[in-house]
Amino acid sequence: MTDTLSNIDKKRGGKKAPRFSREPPQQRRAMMIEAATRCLSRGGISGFTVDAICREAGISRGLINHYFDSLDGLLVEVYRASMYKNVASHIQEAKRRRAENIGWPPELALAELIGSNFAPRYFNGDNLLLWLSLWAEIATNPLLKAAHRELYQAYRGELAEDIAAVAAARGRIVDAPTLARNFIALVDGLWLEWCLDETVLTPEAAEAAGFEMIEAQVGPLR
Amino acid sequence: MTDTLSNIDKKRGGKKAPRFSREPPQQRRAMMIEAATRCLSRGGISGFTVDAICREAGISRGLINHYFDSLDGLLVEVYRASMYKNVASHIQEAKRRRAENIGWPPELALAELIGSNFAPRYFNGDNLLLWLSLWAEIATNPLLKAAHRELYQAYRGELAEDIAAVAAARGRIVDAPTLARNFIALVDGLWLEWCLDETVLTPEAAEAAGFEMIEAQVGPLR
DNA sequence: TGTCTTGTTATACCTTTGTTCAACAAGAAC
DNA sequence: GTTCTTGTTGAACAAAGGTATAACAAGACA
Repeated sequence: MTDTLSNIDKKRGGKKAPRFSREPPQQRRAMMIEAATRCLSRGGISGFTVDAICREAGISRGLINHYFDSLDGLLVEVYRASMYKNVASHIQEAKRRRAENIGWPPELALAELIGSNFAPRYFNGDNLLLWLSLWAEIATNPLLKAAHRELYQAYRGELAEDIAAVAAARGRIVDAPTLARNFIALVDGLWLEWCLDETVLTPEAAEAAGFEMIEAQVGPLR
Repeated sequence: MTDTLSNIDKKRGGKKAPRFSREPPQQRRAMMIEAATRCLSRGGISGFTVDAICREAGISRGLINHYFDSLDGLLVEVYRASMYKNVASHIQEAKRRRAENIGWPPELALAELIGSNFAPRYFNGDNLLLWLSLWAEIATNPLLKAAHRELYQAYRGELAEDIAAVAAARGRIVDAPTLARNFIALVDGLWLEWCLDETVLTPEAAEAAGFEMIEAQVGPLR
């Protein structure tokens, strides 16, 4: 295909088009991480190969080892980016909302935080293979395990704070950290079941189940 | 190592030990499936190679393609065996218990079925890589997806029946199928969280969360 | 003991994998 | 236009992958 293109270019008589473009390192790295992420969610760890990724990114094979220690190093970056996209940004958003909305009813903040887990942005089936692969990597790689622990802990803490705020405002005694942890487990479990068999539930049913678990302890939120 | 052994045998002066033993096909297949399962749970799909499996099983490389269509065919058999071990046998046991214990308090049957999910036999961290790999295979292979759907549906049905029996005996209105589905999701989610970060909960805490979810709707079971 | 069947081995084969590196050229600087 | 820097290419390489198959030998049978 490359040959065809360059032949056409030569026959055009004009200056031949550049065979490649130089990109700022940061931008090139981001491009490659995105392409690698697509490969991982498409074919799992078996689809995460130098050939596939370079083809997806439209670059030559040598670039992966130029920008990353190794293919495994790229996988770690894919983990970081995915984790940020799905968890860290979640936390930041919750923090921002709470800081901005001081004085607002805590029920609103909590309901929004709960509901956001079932928004199509998070609760979708496109990334099953991606996360199965990343979890396997977490189980194997101690560095990733530590990062995972830290991020999930932060998210659990955020959720627990919002739960505790509602419970306090309503004079209820609630084990907020435990409830937050169980809620997250339920969300992950529902998402997993949905991905493996989409006939067993709908995102709406999942959201209902999630609210039900919290509301059973702190009372109605909607 | 093989050389050393056979040399020793020769020097012993007696008849040399057989270089291999012939096994009945059914038994040999079972041995290979077990070895392959160990490889998968140890190293994930990357550890599922002809070399590793044959080394684990103590056989030569040619035998996999002799007994299975391909390495992927062996993976399907690993799936079947694991699924049977973790789900199908679960269902059979529940069925048997219910058939044998006609007239027994349904609370006992339900409590036992719930608790069995958190028994070390099921709720243990050794099989994370195994199940992550199998789930990835389910997502990819339509035949496995259908098998998965069927087996999980049977298990959900079993659980829902036991829940409905308790609810009926107590005059409570409960959406048993939905509750069963949410419970299974919670169990899977808790197990996954525990595997990825064992500091976040204990099997006892998981069991408590599981009972809590059911008991919130049908009343105390213990 | 000798023969036969067939489960098992071991090798050869080709493909795909990740990595390296010398040569190349895009694009900024002058 | 010319020079220089360096991002990028693409071929070469060894290692590891799955599969096919001819040779072997274990164990049953006579």
